[in-house]
Amino acid sequence: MSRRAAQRPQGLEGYDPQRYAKPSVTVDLLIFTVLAGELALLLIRRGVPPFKGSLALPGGFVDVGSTPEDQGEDLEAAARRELGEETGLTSELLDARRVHLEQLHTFGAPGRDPRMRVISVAYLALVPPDLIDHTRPGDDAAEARWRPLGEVMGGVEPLAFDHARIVEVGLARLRDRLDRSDVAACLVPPSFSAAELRAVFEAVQGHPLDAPNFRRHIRRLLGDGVIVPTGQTRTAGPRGGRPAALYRFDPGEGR
Amino acid sequence: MSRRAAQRPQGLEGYDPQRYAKPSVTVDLLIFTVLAGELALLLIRRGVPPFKGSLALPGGFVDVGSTPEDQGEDLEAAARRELGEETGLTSELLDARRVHLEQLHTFGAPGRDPRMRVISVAYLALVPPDLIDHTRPGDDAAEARWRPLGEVMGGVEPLAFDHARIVEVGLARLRDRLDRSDVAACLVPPSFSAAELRAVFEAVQGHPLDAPNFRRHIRRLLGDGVIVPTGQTRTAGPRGGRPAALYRFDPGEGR
DNA sequence: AAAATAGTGTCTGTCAGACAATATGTC
DNA sequence: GACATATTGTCTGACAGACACTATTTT
Repeated sequence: MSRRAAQRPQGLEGYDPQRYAKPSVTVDLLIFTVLAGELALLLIRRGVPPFKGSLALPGGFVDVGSTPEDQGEDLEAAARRELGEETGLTSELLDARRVHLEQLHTFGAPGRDPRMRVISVAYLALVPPDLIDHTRPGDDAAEARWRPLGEVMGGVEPLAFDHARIVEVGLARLRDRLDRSDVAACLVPPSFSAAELRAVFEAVQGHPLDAPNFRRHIRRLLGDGVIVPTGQTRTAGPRGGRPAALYRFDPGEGR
Repeated sequence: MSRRAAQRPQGLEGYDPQRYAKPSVTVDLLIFTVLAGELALLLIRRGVPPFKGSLALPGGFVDVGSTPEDQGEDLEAAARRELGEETGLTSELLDARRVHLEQLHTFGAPGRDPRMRVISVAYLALVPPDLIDHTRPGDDAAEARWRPLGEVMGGVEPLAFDHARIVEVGLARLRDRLDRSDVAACLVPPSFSAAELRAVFEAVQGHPLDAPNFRRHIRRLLGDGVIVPTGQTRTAGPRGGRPAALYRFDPGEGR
């Protein structure tokens, strides 16, 4: 019980911080999309130890600068930068309200990286399927690929570090968000039918939803002005069926 | 756009982490209780610059060890340690399910501490009022005192660093938690009346609640076994009134 | 009896799950 | 017409806000 830290008299006060060891701080990204009606996660394959050859979340160090004047980049900026690198999305697209990015949780257990103490701030990102550039699956050397969540959680290929836990936390957060905010807009193409939006909900929640009841949800979104009809329709089934009305999320007043 | 970090090829791979600057990492604590029917926050007064003399959240450095074998303490362990130091609570009391502790958010904007890059992992803690040792308001030199939230948010005495923002985020989280989990148990004494529990909800939510409707909530908690009647009653008003039945949160099966 | 506090019951509106029924298209 | 899909409507139960009313105690 005689930890170094416990002997200091007071938090940040009266001490030269340079005298104390510092951890490495990284940003890990949990990038979700919906592909073929299934929730999918962007994972890389590690090329170096530890966990060489294992699947892992994309991530990288946070630029913390080197002087009190240049303290580097914000955590969210680091996450956004990594997101751009891994998905190949330009910063304009990332700013265009089509991509959701929020801080998820910070993971910092000792020993989670055997090389050194690493504290990882995990971010949850949602990318609409139409923005995925299938011709450029990875930005750099590492093989970055979309993998169905079922496959990832199946445990066939265990994830590196504590990344399996991060996925769990992220999925729980995503499920919580879906009902309580407009993040679904970041998982559908700009124009979508009720059935397509329902498919997104089903993919995230992992179980089928009653179509008529979900339409009620659509009607409420319409009434609240969250989504608006485009006026167009589209036939879904290969062998016919009534065409579905199309909607889009209201871009809002500001822009 | 030529950040150091952006030039590295890949996240954690293929690099000697020692070559890169590291931030200081601290844990900041948002410790709430309910005092005299009002939500209160434990704050210290800073004794050294920057923000000398200002009110601030208690916090401290995370022990990150010094070798790959000794990587120091977990983030939550650091938070729990600080919590014990600031409140004077023993670790047994902290483990006794009477104190709630959860990670809130990580704040790491460059410049939030003018001296150096500091990344703070904020934790939300809830301490039941009966556990507060009024005879020992502070553990060490710094003046640690409970302050009504209204006073803190009033802006009369601005908080140090970005701590005002942390308080905002924490209050929002607390309000969200109150309805969706049993954290209220950590804001009432072991035995309480319906009116006392209601007062806690009112203090957190910041507006009065309808007493009869809140009783319905109590009945549901009873039905779900979340709380149980103690069998005792207590008279509240100084000039009479019907005595109130007392309840306690069910300690649960496990223990 | 009066005052104060605790507790019950009712009415109303919102929302979700289950599911019957109707509408509109393709083959 | 058969089939597939979209859409509407209905019934029911859970829950919240407003509020009238009853119950039990002290003074």
